[in-house]
Amino acid sequence: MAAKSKVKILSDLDDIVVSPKVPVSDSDTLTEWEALLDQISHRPKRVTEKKQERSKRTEQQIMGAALRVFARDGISRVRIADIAAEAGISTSTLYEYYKSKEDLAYDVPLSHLAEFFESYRIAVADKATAKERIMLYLSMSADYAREHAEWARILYLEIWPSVFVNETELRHSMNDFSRVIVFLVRQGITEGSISSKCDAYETAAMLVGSVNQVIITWLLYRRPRNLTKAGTEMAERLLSMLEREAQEQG
Amino acid sequence: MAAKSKVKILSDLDDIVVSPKVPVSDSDTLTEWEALLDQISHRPKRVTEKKQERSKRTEQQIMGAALRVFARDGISRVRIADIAAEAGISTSTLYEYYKSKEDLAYDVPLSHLAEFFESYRIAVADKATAKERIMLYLSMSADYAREHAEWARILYLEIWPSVFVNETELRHSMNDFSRVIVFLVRQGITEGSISSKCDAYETAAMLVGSVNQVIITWLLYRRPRNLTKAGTEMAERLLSMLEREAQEQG
DNA sequence: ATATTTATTCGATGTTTTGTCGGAAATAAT
DNA sequence: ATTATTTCCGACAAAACATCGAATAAATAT
Repeated sequence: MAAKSKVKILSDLDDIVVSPKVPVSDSDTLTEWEALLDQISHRPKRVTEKKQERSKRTEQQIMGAALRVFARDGISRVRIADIAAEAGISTSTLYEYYKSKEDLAYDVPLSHLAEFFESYRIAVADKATAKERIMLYLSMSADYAREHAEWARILYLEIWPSVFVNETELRHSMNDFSRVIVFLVRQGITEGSISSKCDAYETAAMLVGSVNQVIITWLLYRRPRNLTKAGTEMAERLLSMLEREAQEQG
Repeated sequence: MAAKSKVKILSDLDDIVVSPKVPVSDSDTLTEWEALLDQISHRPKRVTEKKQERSKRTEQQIMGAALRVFARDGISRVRIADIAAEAGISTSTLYEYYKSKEDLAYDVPLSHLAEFFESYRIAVADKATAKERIMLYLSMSADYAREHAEWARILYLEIWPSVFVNETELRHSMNDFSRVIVFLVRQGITEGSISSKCDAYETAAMLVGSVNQVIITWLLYRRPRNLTKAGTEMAERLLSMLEREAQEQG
């Protein structure tokens, strides 16, 4: 099994995908793969200094309202007052929680992203090969977008390709998304299911780009009808194409 | 040769990709392919009722300023006054040309998009096979993005996946981009270079998504270093993978 | 050439949205 | 019950968006 070597600093993944090298909890006994999963599902969350119970409620109300309103009207058209109204609080209260609309907009995707990584971590536990792991990752991405369409609209249609992500905390989480695929492509190369002739980043771009395109089309036009099926099919197709390519090229 | 049948209404392309069925100039003698190219490079432009020469200049100044400022700071952070200042005119003059920031933002991509389609139309004239045409299309996309990086930042990172594009004129042009690929994938299927087992839209999603991902990564991180090369390689790779797939499946 | 008409620009100003602040209301601690 | 702390909100200030009419420049008619 390829991924059982000891942990090392993931510096070679970090040239594009720069991320702070946080020390891992039980580092010495973890595989690289486990360390990566651990890292992505434990990004430090937004720390709120609020101390009362009702703040938690208010926070959730804001989050829910932001999710609905942003997804419905698009971030740029939404006014702070709209979200406050939807959340049933005053505008000034919202400012107690977020210092600007941009701040709020970038926090929305994070909420579910951590959840996605966590459920992937659990689901992938019994998968060993790169092929299986990639399949699961891509099909889960599509399925998660279908299940959380409002969130997905914000993430895929507004945030992901945004210029600003570069300047926010969110960037790390977005990069995590790609790092997983790059890692697994490398694993696939050592396992022989992916051609070593091609750059790992480019193969990763192909995988992520194709599935994202399917998700984006679904979000915009609800086509294909069944996103989960389409995402899975796309993933299967890509992986068998990659396998054929690897065989052909020895 | 597959594409030499007479023109018909492209209704089957239009379920996802809805577009007004404009009658084509010399319609009866055009192939479907030529008709499509004709259509995409003749989208009705923004009509300006301005009648003096200096308005042309002002218009260009606004366009240039918008391109630079939007690309540098991101649409949402830019104030109308910033663009007016960069263009060397007053804020109120800018409002004589565009009724809002959104209007202006959506007009920026259109300017170059028509140019891209036009240069593709010319370059593709002597290419007959789907494979050649797709190759050219994808590699030209990447190259055009490299050459017009400011424009590309706005288009790929801010406009393309936007929720609003659905509500603007721009939508037609964005859909044109995909229609070309879908058309060519269909041609590839009849020519046998693309598997008929798979849905044309999904194959198109793979092609467009992969190349876009490469472009987006370059725009955000300047990786890969050589975008033209990377785009071409990605296109070649995808097409040979598709060919292998088609052979395998008969 | 000059007057007249039309097109364009811009400063002044109104409107909307964003963001701040101090005190009221609610919660927790004594 | 009283006091201290946390949360919330109305009133206000600042910034950005948008409009309008007067002033300037260009085009046209005389």
